[in-house]
Amino acid sequence: MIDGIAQSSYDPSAYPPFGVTVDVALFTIRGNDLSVLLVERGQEPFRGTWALPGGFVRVDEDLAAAAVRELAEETSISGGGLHLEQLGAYGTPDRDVRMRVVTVAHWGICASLSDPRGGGDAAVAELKPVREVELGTTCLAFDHAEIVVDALERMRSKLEYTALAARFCGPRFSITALREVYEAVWDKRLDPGNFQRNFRENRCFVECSQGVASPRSGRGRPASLWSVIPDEHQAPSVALLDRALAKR
Amino acid sequence: MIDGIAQSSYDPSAYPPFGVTVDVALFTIRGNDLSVLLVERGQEPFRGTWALPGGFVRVDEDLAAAAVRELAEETSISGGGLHLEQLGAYGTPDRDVRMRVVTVAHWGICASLSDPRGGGDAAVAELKPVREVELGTTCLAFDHAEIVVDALERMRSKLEYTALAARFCGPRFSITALREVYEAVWDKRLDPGNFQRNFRENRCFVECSQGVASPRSGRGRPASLWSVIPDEHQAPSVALLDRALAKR
DNA sequence: CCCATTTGATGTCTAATAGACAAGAATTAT
DNA sequence: ATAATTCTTGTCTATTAGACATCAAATGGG
Repeated sequence: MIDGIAQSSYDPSAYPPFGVTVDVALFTIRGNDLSVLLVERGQEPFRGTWALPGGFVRVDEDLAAAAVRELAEETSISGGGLHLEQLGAYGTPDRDVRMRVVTVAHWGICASLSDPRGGGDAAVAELKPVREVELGTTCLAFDHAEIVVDALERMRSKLEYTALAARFCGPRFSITALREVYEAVWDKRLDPGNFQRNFRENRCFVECSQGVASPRSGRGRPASLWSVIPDEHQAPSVALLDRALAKR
Repeated sequence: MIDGIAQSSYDPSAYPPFGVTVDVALFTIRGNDLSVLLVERGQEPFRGTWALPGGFVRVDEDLAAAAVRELAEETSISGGGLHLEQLGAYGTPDRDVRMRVVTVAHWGICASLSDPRGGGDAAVAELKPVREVELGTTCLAFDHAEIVVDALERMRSKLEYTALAARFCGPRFSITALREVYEAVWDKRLDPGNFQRNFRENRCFVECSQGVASPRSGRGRPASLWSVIPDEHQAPSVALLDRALAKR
């Protein structure tokens, strides 16, 4: 509905002056920690503070495209196995002192990336354990801490009933590797046997004809490798997470 | 992240000119039909077409507040018992021919309202069965049909694990009335006995000390009345929906 | 080589649960 | 009264989640 103001012959100055930005909470797993990609702000306000990568949407640019572009510009991360979706809009009137800004937040998953490098307005890009953000150990600019918390909740609920967790792994992964993803995201241990049973009931995965993954510790039986059936990442899948765990 | 453009000493004209609006997909149940509140547009573009109630966000106004205000202005529906939450931003560059507009869509639930009356820029306000929107029988302006479908999906997933469905009923309701809500929203029949058992396992509801609801058909045993424990609408609740049904 | 160690894979058991169904309770219409 | 209707309670069974045990396949050390 575009009424009330538009009737004044489309005078742009009659519209409230809004800035529209995108921000991205990109999650990955480093070591055993679920981590989020942050950049250090190079400008006021919040100069030198950690923040989510993001920036202004261009006039002819789709929101999702802007998110992908800003991610590439500020952190040199691009396409590939990257999964991105929208979280929602954050537009409290005073969230930016300079002008009224509504940001469209996104959340995403990517396979463990080697240390990301900065770019553009963000000199430094770094992975921080989400725990630090949740606990307030690492403070973020604007309302970005709130966005990270919301993104985390949205991601968890989506991982419960899709095969998206595999995006944290590479294209080929062992069942144990996928289990470790769930263990990192929920910070809980899962029974390897039950996880294996549930995994095999899924129709989202196919076993690779060849190749094995050697266990990290050196010793131990090698694991078979699996991959996700193309475009089935978001398909409904059998719950891989213990139901009790999902409820915190 | 607000960089790159902001460095030019905050010249508002350096920012791309964005319009920001809110739209609301408000659901209610009329008869046995899950319905959505629509208004008839009084202005171009899409004059005379059905659309979601909504409009421009004011400069100092919160997004949620704007949604509530537009709902009141255009459909005379206000506060009490109303549940509203954000769905997400819709901002395809060409979604409005006049200028670049990002709309922040909301979805909501309210108890069955008597026929709503129009107001402001919307001369007519009406409840339409969502089925008509899903099937394309009723065409909507802009991308509002897409918004309704997304809102429906979001609402369903939220009703599965909260007590929000009770918002479709008044403050006091029978177990059967609540069951009929689920039956309308999913368009499936539920077993009355099992529903009752699951309902009573919930800690979100309390039985009213007095009063009964007489069954609609006249005959039949009267039902006890219940209400939701204040602010427990969104609390996790035992699944009231058959699990098989939830999966479509 | 032989054996302990480690990890992957498979199998078994039990308690809890979902869903189908039956029966009782409380009311109104005829 | 009796039939019809609806709310409510109870029972039964197949399925499932989760705990746990065991087997399989690899490595490293003596």
